[in-house]
Amino acid sequence: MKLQQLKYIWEVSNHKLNVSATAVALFTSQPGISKQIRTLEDELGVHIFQRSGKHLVGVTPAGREILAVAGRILAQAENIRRIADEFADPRRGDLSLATTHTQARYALPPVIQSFRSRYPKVSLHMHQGTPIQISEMAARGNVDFAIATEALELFENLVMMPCYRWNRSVLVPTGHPLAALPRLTLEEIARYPIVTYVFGFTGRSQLDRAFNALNLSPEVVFTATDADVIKTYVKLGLGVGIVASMAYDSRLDPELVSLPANHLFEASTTKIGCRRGTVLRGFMYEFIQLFAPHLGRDLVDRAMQTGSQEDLDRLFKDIDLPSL
Amino acid sequence: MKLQQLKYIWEVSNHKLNVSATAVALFTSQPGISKQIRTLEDELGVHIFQRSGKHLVGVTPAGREILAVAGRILAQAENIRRIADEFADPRRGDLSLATTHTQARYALPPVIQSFRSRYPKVSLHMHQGTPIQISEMAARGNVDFAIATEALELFENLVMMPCYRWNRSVLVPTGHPLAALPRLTLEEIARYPIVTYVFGFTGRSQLDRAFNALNLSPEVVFTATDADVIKTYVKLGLGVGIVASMAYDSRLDPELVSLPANHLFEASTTKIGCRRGTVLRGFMYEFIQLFAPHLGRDLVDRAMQTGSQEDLDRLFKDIDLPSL
DNA sequence: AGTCGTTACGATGCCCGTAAGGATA
DNA sequence: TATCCTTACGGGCATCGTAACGACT
Repeated sequence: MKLQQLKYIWEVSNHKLNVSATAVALFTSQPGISKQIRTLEDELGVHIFQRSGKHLVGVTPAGREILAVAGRILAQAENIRRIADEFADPRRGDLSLATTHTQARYALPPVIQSFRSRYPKVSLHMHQGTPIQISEMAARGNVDFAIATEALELFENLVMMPCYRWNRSVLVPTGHPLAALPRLTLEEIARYPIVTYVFGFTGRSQLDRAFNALNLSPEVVFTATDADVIKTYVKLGLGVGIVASMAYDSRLDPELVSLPANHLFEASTTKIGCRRGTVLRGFMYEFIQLFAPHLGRDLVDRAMQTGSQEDLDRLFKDIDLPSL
Repeated sequence: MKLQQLKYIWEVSNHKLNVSATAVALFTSQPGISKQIRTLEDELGVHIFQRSGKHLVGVTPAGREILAVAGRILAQAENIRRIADEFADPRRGDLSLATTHTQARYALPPVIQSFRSRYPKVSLHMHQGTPIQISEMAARGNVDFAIATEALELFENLVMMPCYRWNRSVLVPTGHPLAALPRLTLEEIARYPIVTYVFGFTGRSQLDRAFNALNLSPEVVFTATDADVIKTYVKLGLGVGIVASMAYDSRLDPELVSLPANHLFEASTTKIGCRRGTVLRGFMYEFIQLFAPHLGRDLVDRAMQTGSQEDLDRLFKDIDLPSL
């Protein structure tokens, strides 16, 4: 048994059982992977993959258990590299994170800036995607951190820590009737066409829930994955925008009026998540704390050592979060 | 990084940093190990071992952390082999256990016998040693199980599960004055020379505690690690024997009288322990349950998943144990 | 017909074991 | 002086990549 063989079966299982595609991703030849997998299966005396003729079509029961352990082994091999890197030079390394447009555009810039000034020799790699993709990348270990508001709870081996709470603002062109109201209500908003996030993004589900609770079904005429696009179409008069409050900047959007809507929607919580069982570099702890000051190193360590979602909830129950 | 390199650093650190001795133990050459360790250190960019000239004299801080992770990786590699073996043939395999003479001679024979009849194709390997040695072997993964009454709690990564409670009997030659007493007391016993276990064996500490509580200091004239030897010298008239009750058999020891001493000493608990994080074969679960019927598979699984001694204590708090 | 995994084969490179060298206790 | 790790070197073996083959969709 060799680490490379474990890596091969792990990667193949994460590439939809397509050995050729895996070979491309790993910059090696397809027969090489095929051979190693077969050698491993011979050594262990069990098949890991189900074959239909010459195609891999599934994972055997034994393979499922073996792959689970192999994943842990590979993660810990990565941990060894990190430990070594940390001792070799604590100020140098890589930090990769996956996040949504909202975070990347509005919440992260100051964090990144001060992180870079403190760790100029750490390379930063930011990936964008849907909350599902983001969580998946973190759960698989493709990135160190996932930062998002939704979908992080879907992966069991993701330790997610609450960072800050935020709410929404209603954006309208200057002179819009809604801006003249003494007090904004959901009923009033629902009378206008809505422009907001695509489902699954940036707390969209909580938004829908608020309207549904009052039996309102506003006409959502346009959805996008990011606030910049949404604002553009609000400016065009397509409808009333509902976006995360941090996406509005009076200097950048002079032709829009922001109406706070904290009283209309339940607040959302943005979380940072990383894979359970990973060793974090020193600068990773600092990055977390720059983003969420209440997440100090010892609290993060305790969170990483929890075994389940329930333990996590218990740990963070009494922590009060900053609000943006 | 290769599994073999991790194995080498792990084994060297477990052989008092003596590469030559490690090479002998692993049936390979000493320069081979040296080379691989150096290659790994080069790849990681940190030293794992401290060198004084050409001698390994210690482990670096980085090495300590790396070795801890390496140990976990190797244990999980072993888990993969076990999973494969289990699927290949659940009825074939190896079961190794380390235990004391007392267990091997008196508690285990019926268990082994019925286990063998159920799993004739499983090879059994029994090691004997002091409780400390036993625990160490299990903690290092040299054996699957440790069975003993003492010292199992000293190793943090050992999951120990209580199996049964037992107490002591006083053995005297027929016609001894103690046998004539209506009720045995510690004071009476203390008037005679004592023959019992060496310290650290088979609940010896609890025995001493009982005498000390009454400010008695009996003269212990002979100690041995096993009851067979103790009984032999009691028969020679060296003194009064105090042994675990299960060590007396009226058919085998007709020239001795057994006086129950349950009311004089606190009961001891024999435990079975295995390394935290190991996958157990199906027949291993059955072995445990043959030895301790209350330890069913799901209870054992829950015990294996505990993270600390306290969790374990909580888990077994309400279980009532059989008494021998 | 195209995609995909297996087999065959030659070359590179790695690992192992023996032998010699140098440092330490 | 004896033990122990490192370096050097040669043989053997595994791995890798190219190319051809066979199977499934």
